Amino acid sequence: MDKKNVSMNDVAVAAGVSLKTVSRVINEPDSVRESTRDKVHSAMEALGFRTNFAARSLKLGRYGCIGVALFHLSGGAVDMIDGIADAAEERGFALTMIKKCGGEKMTLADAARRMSQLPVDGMIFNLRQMVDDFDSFEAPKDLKTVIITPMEHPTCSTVSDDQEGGARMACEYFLNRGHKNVYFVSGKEESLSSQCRMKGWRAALEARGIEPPEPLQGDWNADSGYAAGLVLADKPDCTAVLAANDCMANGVMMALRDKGLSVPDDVSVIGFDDELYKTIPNSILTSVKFRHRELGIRALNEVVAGLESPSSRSRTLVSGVLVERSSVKDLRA
Amino acid sequence: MDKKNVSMNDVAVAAGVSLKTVSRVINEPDSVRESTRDKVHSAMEALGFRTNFAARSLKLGRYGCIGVALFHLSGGAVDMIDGIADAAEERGFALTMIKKCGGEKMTLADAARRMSQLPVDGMIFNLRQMVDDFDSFEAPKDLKTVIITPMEHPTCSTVSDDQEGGARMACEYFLNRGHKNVYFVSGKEESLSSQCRMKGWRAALEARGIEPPEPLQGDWNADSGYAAGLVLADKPDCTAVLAANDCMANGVMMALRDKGLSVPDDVSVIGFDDELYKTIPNSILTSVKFRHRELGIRALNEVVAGLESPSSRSRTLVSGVLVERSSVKDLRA
DNA sequence: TTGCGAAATGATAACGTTGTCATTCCGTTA
DNA sequence: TAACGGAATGACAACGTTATCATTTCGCAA
Repeated sequence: MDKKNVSMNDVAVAAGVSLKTVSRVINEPDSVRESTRDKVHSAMEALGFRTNFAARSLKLGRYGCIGVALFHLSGGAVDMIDGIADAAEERGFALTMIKKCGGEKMTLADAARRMSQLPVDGMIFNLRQMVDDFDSFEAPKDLKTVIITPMEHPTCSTVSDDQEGGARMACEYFLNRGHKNVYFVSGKEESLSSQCRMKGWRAALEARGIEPPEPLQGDWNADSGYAAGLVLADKPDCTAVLAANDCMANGVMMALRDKGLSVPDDVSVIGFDDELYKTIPNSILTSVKFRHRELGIRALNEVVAGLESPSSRSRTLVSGVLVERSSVKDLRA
Repeated sequence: MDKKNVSMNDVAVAAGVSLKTVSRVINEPDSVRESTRDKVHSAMEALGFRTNFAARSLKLGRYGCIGVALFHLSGGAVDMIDGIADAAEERGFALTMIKKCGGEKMTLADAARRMSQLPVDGMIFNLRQMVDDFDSFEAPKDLKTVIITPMEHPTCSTVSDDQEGGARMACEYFLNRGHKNVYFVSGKEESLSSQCRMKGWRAALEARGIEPPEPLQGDWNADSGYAAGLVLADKPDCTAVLAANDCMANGVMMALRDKGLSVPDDVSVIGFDDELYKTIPNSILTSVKFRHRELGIRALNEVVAGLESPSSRSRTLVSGVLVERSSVKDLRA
């Protein structure tokens, strides 16, 4: 009985006006007389009319949607998505998401191809690991593309946390307080975050002419931090440890304690992400916090800003913040 | 110089074939001769043709997209989104996401209205708090709608973790091991998860004729658990504590220890979400884990299954799993 | 060669909007 | 009353696909 789709034409007929008038009621209501507007509104109501997205965007030549390719979903991703979604909402865009996941090797080109068949005016790639075609990738010329990644890209705009800067900041915090060296516990090897944090740590030490000690390999979880802590506890010159995340930092601290060492009196520790307080009461861990939400907002704004000039290119770094607690001892005191 | 959009017509002209043949090359390649196919493919390549989503879906009458309204983004959300995204990918759908967030009161009706103007064949509402129009809401008749919520809905399909069952399971685990009572530490008051977990705890006790003690109010974070733990440590009859999440459970355990009590020898503890092991080395906490990823998969499958019959209605509960560690003592031994 | 049937291709009409331009309406002024 | 002008409305084409149905092409048997 019900016609499947109610079109503007159906509404027009029901209201006794022309197709174009219905269109006007929707898009420029002020240009139509109030009495007419009411007729049309009641007709729409009665028929259950909803504007057809496909027809509208076909005519308009744009969708009002920004594509987001997730690739890999990790911890901070919720906040980032939250930021992207909020910023999109604010600017009147919806998000079109794909994941392009799976065991097979994934490439930017594949993601771009898939994306460009979907309703998107621009796109954001959330890239947290390396991909084969990173450097050779070229985005569609008419589709603004922003990549969330710590690496620089030859042609696309990129947005990233300043992971390297955050690590440097943490190291300098140690060094400025009289520590002569800083040990490092890394995250999973393939993670770009971990790599960047390590790079920043190295750079900060070398800038002061300090030879960086061999980093300890972790896997983000507390147990790997604990293992690293047991090793570090035996190194007499170890007064400062930078762990690539809070969970491992906590593992390190527990190991040190189990070995009879005190934090911060014997060894100082800094982590990343500032999330330990959620899990540990009265947490003392000083930590470098990245503003993932802000990151998402910036990425989305960058896309929207570039919609008109997709070939423009920029690089945005969102700085981290050092959240001070009491896990670092000032040796100069 | 470049024409903004390359259409199938342009390709057809370039390849010296008809429009329809180009269409066939894309949609039913076997029905066109190989030599023709090659001509068309080269023309597409040369011109940089990409099929126009709007035109395609206008003609087909469907989008190949499932809408996801996030409302509120919380912890387990990443895994759920991950599940939704993977299941969508597998079935050839993309996701259209909006957040419908913000300080203002949000309603299902608003979300549905916004959604139905977007490219969606069906939709998923991720509802973790109560909304005013929950019971009165009616989904568009032609758009399959699935709500992720622990509450039953009069007309829409719903999918949920079995939070109540999980809590009951944990309680019975205590009771079956000789505990005479179970104390409860809740999460934030407005959270439906917390409410359901509390309900399950109550039900399990009452089923055995035990009067549930006054629940302790927490806020999901460790500090609130710690505060609750200090209170519980003074109750001589408290041998078992169920905390609404792992972070608070950890807070409880730390407080008990600080008060000279041992877990599990003096007091047994169970948490929710099984995530403490990430942060605490050698974690002993037994915990009820919900399969958020599975939840997302089910929700998506439910939508897709109902695309043809949007008015069908079902209720899916995804059971939790009790991950046993050593934080519960068997009093019968 | 011719004729035939199947395979390959093409002409044309939709799908439901918005933009362009023409037309009608209505109140105001001469 | 007639003429005017701006506001309100309408007719029609276009956006880029896919579906229907007609037409052409081709290989093969007669």
